[in-house]
Amino acid sequence: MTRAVFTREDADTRRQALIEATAASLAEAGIAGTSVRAICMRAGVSAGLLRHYFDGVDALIAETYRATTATVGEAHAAAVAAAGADPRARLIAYVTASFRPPVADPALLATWLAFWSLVKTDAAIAAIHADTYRGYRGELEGLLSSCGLEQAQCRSAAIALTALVDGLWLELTLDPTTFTAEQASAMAVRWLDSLLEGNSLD
Amino acid sequence: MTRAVFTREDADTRRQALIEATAASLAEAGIAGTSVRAICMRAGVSAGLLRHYFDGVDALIAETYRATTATVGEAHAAAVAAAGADPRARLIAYVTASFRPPVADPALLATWLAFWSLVKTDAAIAAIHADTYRGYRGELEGLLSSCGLEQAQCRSAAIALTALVDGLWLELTLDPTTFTAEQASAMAVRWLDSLLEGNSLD
DNA sequence: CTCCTTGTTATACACTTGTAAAATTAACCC
DNA sequence: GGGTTAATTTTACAAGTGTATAACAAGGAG
Repeated sequence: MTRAVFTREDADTRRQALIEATAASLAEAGIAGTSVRAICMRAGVSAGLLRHYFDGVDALIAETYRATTATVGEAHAAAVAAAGADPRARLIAYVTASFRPPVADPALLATWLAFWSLVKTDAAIAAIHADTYRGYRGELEGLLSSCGLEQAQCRSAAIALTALVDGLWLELTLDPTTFTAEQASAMAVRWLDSLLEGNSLD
Repeated sequence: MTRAVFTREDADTRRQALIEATAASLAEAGIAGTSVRAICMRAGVSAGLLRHYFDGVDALIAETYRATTATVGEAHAAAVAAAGADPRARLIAYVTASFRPPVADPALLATWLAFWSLVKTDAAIAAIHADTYRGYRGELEGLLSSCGLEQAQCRSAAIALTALVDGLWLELTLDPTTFTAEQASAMAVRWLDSLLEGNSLD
């Protein structure tokens, strides 16, 4: 009975490997198929190591949620930054990025659904969710405000736009046969234009 | 060791009791907490009975999905029917019903999320989902057409409206502190009005 | 080269999982 | 009443669950 050989890794490396394995497992097998052993096997690590880096499997899942939302936020931010200075172009870039990889990814959908399903039962997940969506809406409010939308309407518009994009993203990634990413972008942009109509930049 | 007393029930009664118990369990404990024993205890029945009426726990969950989507469809249909003959009122009734019980119910959210998370891995669930959403969009297309919207735009508008309503419903039931049901209705109605603008009934 | 720290594995444990098969008994027919 | 049927419960089982703990060994310090 020979023991498995192993290498000692940096703490951050191991933590990130476990987080990535958790996301991959949630994406591929759902929350039901994501166990301590499944995660650790995917990370190439024995099951016992999980508790050495996290308080438990629930804590690891919460941490994975935090990391995933951060990745999505960065993808959006990068798209906006690449769009240049024109406010409308920046807003459109933000929306369009939601329907392209890495955001519109079936793996991300599965991961996201797993998190949503924990919001009511897991207080830590609920807190992360509230924070994350507050951040998303805040960013959109800023973009809308830059487009000349009245300040009083920005909050409500950000909520509605978030909802529209979320709904399109959801159906697009759940069942890509109904409509395409391009159609989704076009619908969101049309909504945006009718919203900004009559609210010029000065 | 005395056996539990029991009464023989009609097959439909037992099936519906198990379906309702499944929905309740999904709502309260999530997919992870919904086991054969949890479902059957909730239905007041021993665990072995599940297999007597369903092919297994997965089949029962699929059946619960079918029943749940039917309930939501009926709630929408009832709201539309109660709205009278005016096309715009009917459309608004459809949308508003999405943000009120029994549609905007945290229990329903949990059930729905559990089903969505099975769409990619379970072919039966995927088929039910595709059918259901085709039906929802078809109904909306009819309502939009009655409002005088050009036929060519109806399909795209139905997709976008479904997405907006889904997104608002999702966030409203996930975290009711961000905005109210009335605000959600108002946002959807505003979108509708700007869409129908210039498309009178002639 | 040896010691020591600690990252890592292996094992054990009590519990839950879904399902199969047998044992029971309620309800209906005669 | 007795007999029959099948709905229901009970038990059993192999596999999987999360986690605690002990055993090990990798890699640096001296």
